[in-house]
Amino acid sequence: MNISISLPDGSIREFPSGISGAEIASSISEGLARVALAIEVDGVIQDLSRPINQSASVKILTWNDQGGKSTFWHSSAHVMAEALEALHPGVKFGIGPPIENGFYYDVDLGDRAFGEDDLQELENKMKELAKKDSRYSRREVSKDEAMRYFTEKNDPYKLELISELADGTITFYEQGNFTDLCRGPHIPHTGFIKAIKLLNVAGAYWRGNEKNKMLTRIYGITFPKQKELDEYLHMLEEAKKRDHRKLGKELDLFTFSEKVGMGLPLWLPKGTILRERLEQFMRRAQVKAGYDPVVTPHIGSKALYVTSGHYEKYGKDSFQPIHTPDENEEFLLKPMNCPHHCEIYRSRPRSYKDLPIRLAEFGTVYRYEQSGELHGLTRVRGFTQDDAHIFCRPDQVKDEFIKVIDLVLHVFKSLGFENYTAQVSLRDPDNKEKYIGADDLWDRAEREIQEAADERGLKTVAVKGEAAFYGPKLDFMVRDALGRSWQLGTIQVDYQLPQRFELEYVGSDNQRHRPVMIHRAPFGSLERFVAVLIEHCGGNFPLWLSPEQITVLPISERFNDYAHEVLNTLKVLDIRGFVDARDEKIGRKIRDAEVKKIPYMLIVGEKEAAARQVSVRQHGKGDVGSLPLDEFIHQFRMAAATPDN
RNA sequence: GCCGAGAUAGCUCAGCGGUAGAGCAACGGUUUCGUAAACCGUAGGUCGUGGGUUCAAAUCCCAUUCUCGGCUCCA
Repeated sequence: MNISISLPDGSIREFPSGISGAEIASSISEGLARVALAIEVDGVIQDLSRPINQSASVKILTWNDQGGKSTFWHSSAHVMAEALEALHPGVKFGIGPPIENGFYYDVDLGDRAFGEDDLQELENKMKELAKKDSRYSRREVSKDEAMRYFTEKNDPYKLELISELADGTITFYEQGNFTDLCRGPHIPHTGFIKAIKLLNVAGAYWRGNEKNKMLTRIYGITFPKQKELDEYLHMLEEAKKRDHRKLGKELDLFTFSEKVGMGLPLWLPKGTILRERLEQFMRRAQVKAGYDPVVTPHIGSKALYVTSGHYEKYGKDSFQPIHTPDENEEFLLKPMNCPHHCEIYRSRPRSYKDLPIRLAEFGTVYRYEQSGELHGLTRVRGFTQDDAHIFCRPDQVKDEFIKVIDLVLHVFKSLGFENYTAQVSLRDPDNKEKYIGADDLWDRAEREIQEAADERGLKTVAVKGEAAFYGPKLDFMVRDALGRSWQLGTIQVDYQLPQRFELEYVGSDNQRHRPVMIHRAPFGSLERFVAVLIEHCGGNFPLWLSPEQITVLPISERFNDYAHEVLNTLKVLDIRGFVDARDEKIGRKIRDAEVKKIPYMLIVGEKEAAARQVSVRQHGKGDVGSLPLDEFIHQFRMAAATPDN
């Protein structure tokens, strides 16, 4: 009996039933067969060796396919497990999946500490095992047999996994001396794995639960060619150069002090300029969008947060209350601005005609993040949100939400963020006690967010369990230089706080109604935004943000006067810069300015002073020629304009 | 908070039981220079902090603070 196999190019071929993926690959070309790693059959990836018994559309997967890569890495995790077992008999295995770049395996090594030194040994063992070209063989086993095998092996983690599987769906994979509970699929044999690098060791809770035992997680990556590994490692090195913590130090943007306290950034003068430029940009955009700026204090009485519900939720894990001579008085450092803004709303009666009211504040807040969580500027304990709260009628929610999306997109576009993902963060339906508020309000808010995003044509990913405890969110996620994802902009619909604060407005029916609240922060926080911006542009900021836009470089001491004259002319026009009057040769001054990533270098000597010109050199581009100072100013101001609001 | 790694001059790092080192930066001098590093010299550290072992500790041990990689968390 024959079956029809349709290939990605649209062609359909007849094969006898039971043909394997490997055989199909061979029939297409020997070259393809040599690099084939797995096969996708009607969208499901499986081993090349498995027979195909019915007509299907298939795709042979190679290293160039994401599915091929993940199969390759998954198989590599098994080689690592085999090596671990060879070196450390009795090791117990958790799970070992492929990830975006490489793979890991969670293992329990008992009391034995596994450090960086052990990695090299393990890596060598893996190379040795990979060279054996061991085939991966798949075997279907009964639940009983599976339980027996791992009981004998004394691996409680695998037993736990098996206990949750249905009989008849369990498969083992075996290569060399290693057998693992595994759904597969795998590559044909270990010989494909030519280049191996174990990257790091970390702790990870079994099944991601803090209450479970912590296992040792070993991360690695493998490639079919050594050259590709070398390129990958080089890429990692390059990415590290963009790390905002490194550039923040090199460019004098921010620092931390053990004495001030961990996670509390100190903004240096240059970083402050950057930050203030961004603030001004946002202020203008918000004025245009109908926001009213407000200012509120950095502390609030405990009662404020009891009302908001934040005290109950975070009180014991936060900075503790500030006490006063009056022992009945307690204040909290504000961890968010919403309660203060609610009180502003409440300060007088509101009419439906007043709505929406949009209160905006660059509010500095303090949150006691777990010590191990702190990370440069992206996760800190004191930070400033570009916060605003929109109080509107229920019928205005969607429209307001869409306006906020437009504002966020405007910000991202102005700063060149193109690779963001829009995530609709929903409640975890299996864990409702984490959240406050009635089901129907949640359903409504979740629906409205999705509708607003759809209406603006946003491609969204819905993620359950990521909502705030009081409502669902639309989050804009951007990756840092090393591929870690951070949340920047956020928009949240909230039906809870208006209720808790008993916010009201008088409708056209002369009845009292409850407004809806939208929390939003397009940057998220200035700290995190600056961090991601630094990595995004590698420290080469857009001209309008650059802390130092120009530097004037006199050829020798004799032209210092003219250099200062040039600088003064520029300063009057709010152009930021300085004269490098050091007793150094021009080559040196240029080098230093290039290293500091200053966008424009104005070189002045005999000729320039005589003709009132400047010789312009652009960062990364080199000499772009001389021109009259007036002409330079004109061109510069065009180039340095703040993005149009 | 948990697992692992680390902390030496302003910065980047070497030294890993026998009286603290380099490069760059800083400071002084020479030089006055045309598009990515002039030359000579000087100064700078109780080796994160506190204990312990030792004739002797940057080096070994314990504790602690902070940093880094993950995990958990993220109002």
